[in-house]
Amino acid sequence: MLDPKRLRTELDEVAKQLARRGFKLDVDAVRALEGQRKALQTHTEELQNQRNLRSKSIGQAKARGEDIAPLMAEVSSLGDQLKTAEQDLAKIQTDLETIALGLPNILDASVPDGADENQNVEVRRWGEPKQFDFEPKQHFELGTNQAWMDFESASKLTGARFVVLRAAMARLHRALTQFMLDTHTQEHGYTELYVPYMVNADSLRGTGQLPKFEEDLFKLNNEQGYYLIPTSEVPVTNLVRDTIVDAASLPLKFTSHTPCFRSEAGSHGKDTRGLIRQHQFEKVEMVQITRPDQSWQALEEMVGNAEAILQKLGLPYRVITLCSGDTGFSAAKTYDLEVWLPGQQKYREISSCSNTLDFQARRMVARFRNPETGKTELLHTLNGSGVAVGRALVAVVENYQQADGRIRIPEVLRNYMGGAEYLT
RNA sequence: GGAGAGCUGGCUGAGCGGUCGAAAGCGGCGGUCUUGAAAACCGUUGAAGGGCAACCUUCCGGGGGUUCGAAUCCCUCGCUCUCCGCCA
Repeated sequence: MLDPKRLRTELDEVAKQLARRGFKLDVDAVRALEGQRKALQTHTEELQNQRNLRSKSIGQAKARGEDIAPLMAEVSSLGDQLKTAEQDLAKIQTDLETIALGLPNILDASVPDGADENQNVEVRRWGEPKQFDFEPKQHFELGTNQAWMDFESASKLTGARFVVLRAAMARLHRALTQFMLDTHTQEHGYTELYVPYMVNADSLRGTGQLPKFEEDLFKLNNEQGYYLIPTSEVPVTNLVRDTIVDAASLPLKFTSHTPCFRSEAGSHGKDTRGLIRQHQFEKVEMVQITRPDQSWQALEEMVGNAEAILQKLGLPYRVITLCSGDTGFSAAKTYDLEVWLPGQQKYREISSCSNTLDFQARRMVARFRNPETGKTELLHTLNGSGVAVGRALVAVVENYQQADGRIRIPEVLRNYMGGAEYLT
């Protein structure tokens, strides 16, 4: 959520900033609503003041043993007026809040302008795409060996966009997860968390998935209306919702491995084959909760933490800055890591690291007490994939394939694979 | 699933339907003392919104109700704890 004060005082500037995303803010409508809100609020507060004063004087008169009947008569009509005013005010405030919750974050000045992913800007590359002396296959072709990746069975069990992994492939998937968690906890200073895979609507509102993106989520049909998490960013970041974090404990650095569930509404026909786009996938997530003056530094660090995973795995990748039109709702700036997939001859997204500044913190009311001022201030929150496990599996399989169809195991994973050199 | 108790400021914890935004303690901040620190003592210290300001409004788990007036009474939902039952 944007600072409501800023929305009032710098409405035109905010609208101009949001236009960078292609978001059109109806300035006149907001201004009109805001005018009504102000008038109604003043009016309501005046009535409340009257009620409070009179009720108080009734109390005092009664204490003195005086007759309170005339005072009671005087105050009788106030109640209805007040009720009407309060209801009108609540309505306006709800309308304004609905608008505010639908506004995306303001982009950082360093974010390049652009309409879509084609205008994203490459920052750097690491590693050279490996040259094969044969035609490299796509992962789902390689996965047919021993039914390692079994899409047919999954579609029988559930439907499209699911997979069953078998034997060495299932273990490689687990090995990748372990490797990532161990690296982040042992080398990057993150604390590992195990969290719920279902969350309530408040949590999703806190991180920005609700109210606007409900169609992307799986909602459970239970009494509470829980949702399956689309990313562990939601439960992990919401740990600080409605809390005042001890300044000395900052930055908080959490990593968590969870499944992620996405409806993929609106991506029909995209990546229909293989593991790239599934309704259920595993991800190792990094979340940092920082002081406001530390968040940009933390973003760079987090990208580095994700890069370290790919480097250790020997997977060529590039880092890109998402352009204004491609940056997600909550983010002020996002770096994506794109890993080289020889089977597709393309770089494909494998990690996304974002600084949301105080955008999520304001929704969550996540604060710390600034030791310098003694005042509570909003925190900054960041999240990044470190990295998507399913896509990492794809990348390893494609990059480590041999002419004879065997898959070599990257050195760093062998300890997790019983010392084997090849998938068998 | 059954029975009961509770949910109050950064934390712990008092609080008769009427100067209660809320005692007290802890913590924080400022000061005295000290070479410095600790201890002790004194003072100060909730959040949000509106207003140039004086000041006003709202907030005692969420929502609703009763009342001139609700932290306090009623309803409802959520959560925590205790006991019983069931169970991975």
